[in-house]
Amino acid sequence: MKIGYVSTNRSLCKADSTVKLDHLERVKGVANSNLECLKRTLEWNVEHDILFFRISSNTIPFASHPKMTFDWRKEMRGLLEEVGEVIREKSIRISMHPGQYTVLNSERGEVVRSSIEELKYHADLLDLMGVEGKIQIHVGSSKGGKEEGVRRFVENFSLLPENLRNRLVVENDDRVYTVRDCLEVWRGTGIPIVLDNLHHSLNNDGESLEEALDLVRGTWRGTPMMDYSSQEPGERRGVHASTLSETDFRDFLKVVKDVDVMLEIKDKEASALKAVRIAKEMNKIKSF
DNA sequence: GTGCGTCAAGACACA
DNA sequence: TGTGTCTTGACGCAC
Repeated sequence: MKIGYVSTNRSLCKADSTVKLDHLERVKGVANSNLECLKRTLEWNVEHDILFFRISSNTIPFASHPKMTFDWRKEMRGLLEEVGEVIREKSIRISMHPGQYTVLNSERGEVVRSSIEELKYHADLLDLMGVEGKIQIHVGSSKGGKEEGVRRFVENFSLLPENLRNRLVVENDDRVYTVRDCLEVWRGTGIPIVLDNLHHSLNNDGESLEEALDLVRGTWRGTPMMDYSSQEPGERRGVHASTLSETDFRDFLKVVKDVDVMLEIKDKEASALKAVRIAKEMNKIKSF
């Protein structure tokens, strides 16, 4: 089992800085600083037995934007290779997660086109690093019903270049598409399913978490990825916890096995350190 | 150094 | 048709 966290290490440096659109001239500097920080973060993570990481979509801000003129694929190549070397050498598992505006199955052609450009940026970034790594998105729109939404997803998936199709994975969401709906996507595309425990608790077809994990396991060739978070007490439903609840996480680890776990918790590396300690205590990962 | 108005983008519920 | 919410800050200007 590998444990990871999202985007940036708050105690180290910022790997997810961005700029505003009218300051695109700053992108090069920010991208450079993000990648330097990403490298430091990955090295820090390895020292702390954190071997799973979600790279920020902001790494190269506005990379897929039509106004972008900076040739990041060329200019950042050297640094991307350096980061990739760390990832390969230390066998770090990598994911990325484009935001809510990436809607592959939108009814609107221009939204689909810009979504594909955004996905290509993610795939190219990982290609240039020379690493494996999955790009995780939600099914998206449910206009016309879920069946229709899945149909559009499968149809648009076939438009994607191969280097992207091989990296795409789909995640159950907290409002519309359940794990079983994602299985329909898998049947049409063959892409694996990332199970999110909090979304599953809010939106499911009656399966326990353990049953849901059994369902998605068959969509992966190797170890499945899972997203883990817990509900922030007293907050609106779906709000991620500010820090890891040790009790909740122990209960979670009692149920799951043979998965890699991405923590979606606001205090990031602080919770990851706690999670690694707990997982070691429960013999879910070996101590070094 | 701090406060706060604003930020690229989609989808959907609701008035 | 317009507005608010999701989510979640963080940029960056004004002071």
